Amino acid sequence: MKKENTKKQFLIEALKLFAEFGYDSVSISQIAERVGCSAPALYKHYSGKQALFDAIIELSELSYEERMKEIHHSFWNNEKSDYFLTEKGQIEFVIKLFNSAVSEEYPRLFRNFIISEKSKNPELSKIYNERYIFSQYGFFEEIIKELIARDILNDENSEIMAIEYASPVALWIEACDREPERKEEFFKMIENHIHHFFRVYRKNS
Amino acid sequence: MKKENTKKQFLIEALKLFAEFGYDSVSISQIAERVGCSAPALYKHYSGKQALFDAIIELSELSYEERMKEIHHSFWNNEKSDYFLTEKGQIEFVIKLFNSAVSEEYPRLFRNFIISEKSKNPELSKIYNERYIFSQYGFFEEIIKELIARDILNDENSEIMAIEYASPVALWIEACDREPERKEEFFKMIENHIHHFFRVYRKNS
DNA sequence: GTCTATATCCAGATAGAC
DNA sequence: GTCTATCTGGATATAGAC
Repeated sequence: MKKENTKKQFLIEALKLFAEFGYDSVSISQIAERVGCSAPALYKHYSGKQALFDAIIELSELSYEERMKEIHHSFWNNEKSDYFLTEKGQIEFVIKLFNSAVSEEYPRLFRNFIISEKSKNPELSKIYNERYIFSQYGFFEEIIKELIARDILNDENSEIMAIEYASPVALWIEACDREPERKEEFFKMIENHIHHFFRVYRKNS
Repeated sequence: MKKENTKKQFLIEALKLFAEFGYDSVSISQIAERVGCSAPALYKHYSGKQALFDAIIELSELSYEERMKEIHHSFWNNEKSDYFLTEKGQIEFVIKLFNSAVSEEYPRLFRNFIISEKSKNPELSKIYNERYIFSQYGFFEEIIKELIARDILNDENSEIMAIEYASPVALWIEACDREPERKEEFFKMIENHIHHFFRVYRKNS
């Protein structure tokens, strides 16, 4: 019982410390101290510090996929789906998405871990761009296509519209990771941005 | 003669290594090796590793201000200024700006240094957001105001227009720092983005 | 101003008692 | 499975010769 717990605790505390200070700046003793045991205990669960690093990457993959599924579901299979396809609903949905991205512990930790450890594993750079930029464009393009299909927005190039819609949000998530105390300011900016977007593209036939 | 040279070389090589691997991952011996002398030589020029870090931050401030002045000048006091205030000119100007940001050595190094050392100095987080996000909005808002004044673009909210105009570019600079091999792809995206922006906002009276 | 030699410290990792 | 004790390597930094 306790063995599995310790193994997971090592992973979690390592993730927290690596995300904040970076892999090389964190010692095994520091991690062990937070877990509440001694450094050599690590080696009963992982072959070394590097194995801890690899385990975090693997966990981040699972965590990301699960989160994306949830977000997709919460948008498309929700009693509020029709509401979400209005200006007001979009403002609410995107601000909720933004807030959970910057406020929930694990999404924030994985994002900071991946962005800060790119020199240890160049693959992480590609993962970051794919997850936090390009796949966001895909997600929002679907929404915009539906808004066009419903005659709510003008039938412009949905790919570019998605880029213009999602880019500020993606940028502000990174900015809010650096300055979390400005969160409310970013909420307001998102609201203005979406309001403006709908005003420019709204179908008035 | 040689003393000043060595001092500057230490700074430059430290910046390169810190930007790529992070402060804690780089040893003084590594820096000294690149400079072409032994580690203790550092202490004749700087009081220690931390002093090197501080000197880089100070230099980055000077470098940034000089660069911003040059960019401002190259836009507003240029024989091509009128041309830059057209769709085609904007595409050329912004792509040139993007290309120099991601391709020139020192802007890239300072950006990566500042973004990666935020845990060593929390002030760097604010500096990053101010320099690479918020001041960009200000710069492009001036351009958009001029485009509106010249009756080239519709008189919409210039602040939000600047946010929508500049955010993708700022985001793609970060993305291109992570995947420089995709540079040409980002050029094309910028072209499409600006073309679309002008089509949506162009005054057709 | 740069070197070699060295002091001091702390990291990751292993051995062996319990 | 966790501990204490320990090995080994490499880090920052200093001392003192040239």
